[in-house]
Amino acid sequence: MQLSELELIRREKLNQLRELGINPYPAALYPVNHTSKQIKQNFEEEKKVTIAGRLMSRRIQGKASFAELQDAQGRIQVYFNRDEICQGEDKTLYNDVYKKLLDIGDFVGVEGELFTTQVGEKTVMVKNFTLLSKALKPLPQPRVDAEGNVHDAFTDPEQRYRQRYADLVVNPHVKEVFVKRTRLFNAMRNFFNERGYFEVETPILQPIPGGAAARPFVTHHNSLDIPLYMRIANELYLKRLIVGGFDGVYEFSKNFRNEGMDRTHNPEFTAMEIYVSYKDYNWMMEFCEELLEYCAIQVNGTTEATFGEHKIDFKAAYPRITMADAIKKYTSFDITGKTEAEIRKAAKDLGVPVDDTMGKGKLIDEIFGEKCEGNFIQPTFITDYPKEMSPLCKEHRDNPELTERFELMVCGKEIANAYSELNDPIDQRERFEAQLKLAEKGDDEATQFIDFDFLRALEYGMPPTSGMGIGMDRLIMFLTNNASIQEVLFFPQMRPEKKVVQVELNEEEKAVLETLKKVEKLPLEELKAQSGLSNKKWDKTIKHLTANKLAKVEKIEEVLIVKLL
RNA sequence: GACCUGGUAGCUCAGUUGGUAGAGCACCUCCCUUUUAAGGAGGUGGUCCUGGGUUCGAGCCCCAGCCAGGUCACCA
Repeated sequence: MQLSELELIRREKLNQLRELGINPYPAALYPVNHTSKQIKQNFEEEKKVTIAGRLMSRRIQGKASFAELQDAQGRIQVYFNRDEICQGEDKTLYNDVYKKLLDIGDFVGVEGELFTTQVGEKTVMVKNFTLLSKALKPLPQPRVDAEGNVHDAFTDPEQRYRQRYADLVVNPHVKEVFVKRTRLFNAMRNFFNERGYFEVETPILQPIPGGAAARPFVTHHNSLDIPLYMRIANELYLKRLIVGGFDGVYEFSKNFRNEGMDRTHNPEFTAMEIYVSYKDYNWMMEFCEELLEYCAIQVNGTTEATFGEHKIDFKAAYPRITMADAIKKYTSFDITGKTEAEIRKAAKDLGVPVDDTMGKGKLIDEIFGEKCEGNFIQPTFITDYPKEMSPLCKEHRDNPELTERFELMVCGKEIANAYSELNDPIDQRERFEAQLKLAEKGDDEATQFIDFDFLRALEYGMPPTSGMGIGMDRLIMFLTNNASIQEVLFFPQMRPEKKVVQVELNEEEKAVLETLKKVEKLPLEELKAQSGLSNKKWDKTIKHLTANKLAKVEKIEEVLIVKLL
């Protein structure tokens, strides 16, 4: 491993600490009794505290020094004074251990007393300190000036995502995003539990990947000798539990889809799905807006949120508009009662790209996606989707061409999708078969498996049920004003880092070295000529050899000589 | 998948027809006992993403590749 100068210095400090009898990685519990936040909130002069954290900045002024300690709650200033720490003659603990052998990033425990400095900063006067863990790699060190400008911010997304641990240490606003993320999950869980709904777990490895149209990841189970798929949705399993007699079940589901990655798609993402018996999609709309209003308040303290240029408000109730009305509003075209040919012509006239394989439902969806979707900034329910796009959804009670389905749009993106669930087993079987036919024809969006076990479950009878799925990553993006899903995942998927290339000699370098070995030293021009290499190649070769201390170039009386080392 | 932009010190970034690689911070050595982007003096530190090519000479120009970000396409 190639170490930088800074890393070598820190390793040397490690040795010096051990020579002084200080274990840089002690095992013992450290009796922390305050956090930085508690100190600031309940500040009392001369109160004794024991705290621990990372050393994040230092201002050394001879025999005294101010530093900042960062713990999970924030930062607190600590004051190291030589004669406070070293009461006797031996000043090693301050002069050497603190000033020379500690570094930014080290974990330190501090026992001290609170006081306020002349400039009014709440500070811990260090009486004793303990090195708890030495950091061997230097952290980036962003700093904030008096005007609040951040200098040397650690901003490169690649480095931040690959080394999220460093990102979290030095970028407090990043940590805040994840605190809010967990608050959102807790809020939602709380909302459901208070209403008596039951959190469950269902299989992630599935013999049939169902509940959505998406390409799955495949793996293989050795003992069973069968392929298993990582789940793309948990819908079919949750409905089996409704069949089994639960009133309401929900699950936060890690789903996996083997598709493209961009700033709104990660191969694994988190959805929440909930199913409640004896309800319909109208009930679910009210439930959804109450839920989101509650969650927004729990996360941000307000129903309002900023997303890019948009101000959005999650306060219930949200407008509802049917898909047909939405299309009429934004295109002046009324799809009601129109034939497939008429709709295709309308789409072409509107400049929406279509082809002949598209059915009526798909055409409507294309028009909506192209012309309407982006217009819904404030939370809005779009209802009553065409039947052929929704194979798991119950037919609309008033119109057999539609389904009882809604999606919630925010800032032009879908964040929730809900149905009055299809519970007619014969209808469900026919819809699966229709999907299978589409798949056989080559429609890669159609589901290519029939889950017969799910149909068997429906045949035992499923009560009328409404279900809803929420994209948790999307939702937290809106609540924290992040345009990229990577900013709301601790560890977004990245291409593997390139392996560090081993220092090895290539053929040219070996040849030059062989030539040199015979004669020990040779004028550079002569060696270059013998090598027969191009200028650039020669340059690279000789530099590589000298850099690895295999050869040396010396200038003797205006002539460059290459010597073997 | 296509196109655009970027990759230089631990971090943030400069880098002029193509002519000895720079700054601030960090780091190291010294001075400094209530500072706060502490200050002062001196110093160290580089695979200029990788591999080819053009050239007397490439961080810079050309080709190929890798990685990232963005736009679009595809996809929930």
